[in-house]
Amino acid sequence: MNDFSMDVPIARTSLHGEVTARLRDLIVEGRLKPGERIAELDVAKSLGVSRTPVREALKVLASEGLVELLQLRGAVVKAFTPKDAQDMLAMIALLEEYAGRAACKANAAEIDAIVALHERMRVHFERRERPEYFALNQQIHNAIVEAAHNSTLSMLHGTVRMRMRRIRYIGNNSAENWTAAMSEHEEMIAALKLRDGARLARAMHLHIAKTWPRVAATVIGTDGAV
Amino acid sequence: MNDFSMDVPIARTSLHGEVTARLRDLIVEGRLKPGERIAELDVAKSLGVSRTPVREALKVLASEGLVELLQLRGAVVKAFTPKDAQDMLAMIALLEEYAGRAACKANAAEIDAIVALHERMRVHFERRERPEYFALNQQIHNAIVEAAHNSTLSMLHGTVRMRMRRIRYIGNNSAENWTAAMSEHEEMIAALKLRDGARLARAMHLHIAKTWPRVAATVIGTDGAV
DNA sequence: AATTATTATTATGCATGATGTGTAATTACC
DNA sequence: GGTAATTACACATCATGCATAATAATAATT
Repeated sequence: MNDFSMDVPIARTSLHGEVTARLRDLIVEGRLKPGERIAELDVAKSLGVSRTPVREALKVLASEGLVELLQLRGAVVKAFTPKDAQDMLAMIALLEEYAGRAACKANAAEIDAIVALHERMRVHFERRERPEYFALNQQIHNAIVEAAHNSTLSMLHGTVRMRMRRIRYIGNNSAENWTAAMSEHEEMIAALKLRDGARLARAMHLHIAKTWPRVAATVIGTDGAV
Repeated sequence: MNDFSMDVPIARTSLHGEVTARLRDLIVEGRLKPGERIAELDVAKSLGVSRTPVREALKVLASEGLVELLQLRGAVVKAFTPKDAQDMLAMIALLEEYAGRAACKANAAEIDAIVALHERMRVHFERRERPEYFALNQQIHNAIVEAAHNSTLSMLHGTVRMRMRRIRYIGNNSAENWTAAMSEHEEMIAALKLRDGARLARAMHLHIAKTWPRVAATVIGTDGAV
């Protein structure tokens, strides 16, 4: 049989899926601010589509916890309190801790791939290339979660991470503790190389735990909303 | 055509919310079987609404992981493999373990409420009243999670528990190990009363871990799908 | 007879129209 | 002039219509 795919899947685009992705990005990247109202007609006009796919997208985003649906009054970008952010971090720590322990049982190829990502990240760290560093950072955390081979874990982790992404970005962005974050990663990878699940779990937990002070110092507004 | 009505007419605020809840119940309670196709028009006619709110409901259920949306071919109830079920249980164990540890720091009133639920459950256990026992069982697990006061934890737990509910029901239903499950609960409550977080966490982990054999013995079909 | 081609039917996806509710704006009244 | 009431507007919600893709059913060809 022939291979027609040529590595590029056909872009099976559905409008509601596209609209969902666009809105999600706008929220996650902070261009739509917490508390801001999302009028479906505005979105529809701005994207050149009808209200139907926009409505569907907003329902999905609501069930993802990114927006809040008010009865007959549309949608607003969900605002998080500092406590919410802490709670989310606690969950990420819990999930990644588990993932770390499980990832140490993955096969060599997968672990090598994670180590390779780490090496690339270190290069960007040394060159002080923040966006590239950040992208690889995300990839490493995700790769460790994926190496646990538990689709439910991946899903839960993805959900929480989505909500935290803007906060995490700012946290990782603040240069003061960049070095600390990098050395925490070194410890993680060292543990992974040794397949020391307990040590990796501990390292990941610590790494996440240190995120909150990094975040808190920079982003908390006057009203406490993030 | 399938009958989605469940004998109760629809009458409440926000049609899409109601439709979502109805379909969710049908799936969770197993009246819509894994792999079964959900045609929007059938649902709409059966519920006496238009296709619009049904479409929105299906999008939400898809993002909750209860149905799968196929490109231009509608929605099907998601089928889980035994591995999926095990993975979900591992996550429930992880989350409840954390919840147990945290719940031991809750105030006396909350802990007393959980203990009270347990006492009521024991009565139903002794009378061999399975539905009442099961309902209280669910309430206890949820109450412990709520006592952790972490809304993200509650959300994650709710998501996984939703998907597992049918499986759990069968697992708890099988009478052989009912006694064992009950005594596991006794251990949990003993730990909670003593505010021994580590012991409660251990007990909850063990309790969930023992669920899988209970489930596996009863529900796995020939094709391995749950 | 079996497989492919073609047609017909069904259902999904999106747009638009109708309706009612929430909100703002204007006016009336104290 | 300030507050309450009424009106007007905007917007969310749901229904419906139309176009197109998928599936089936039927015909045609090897």
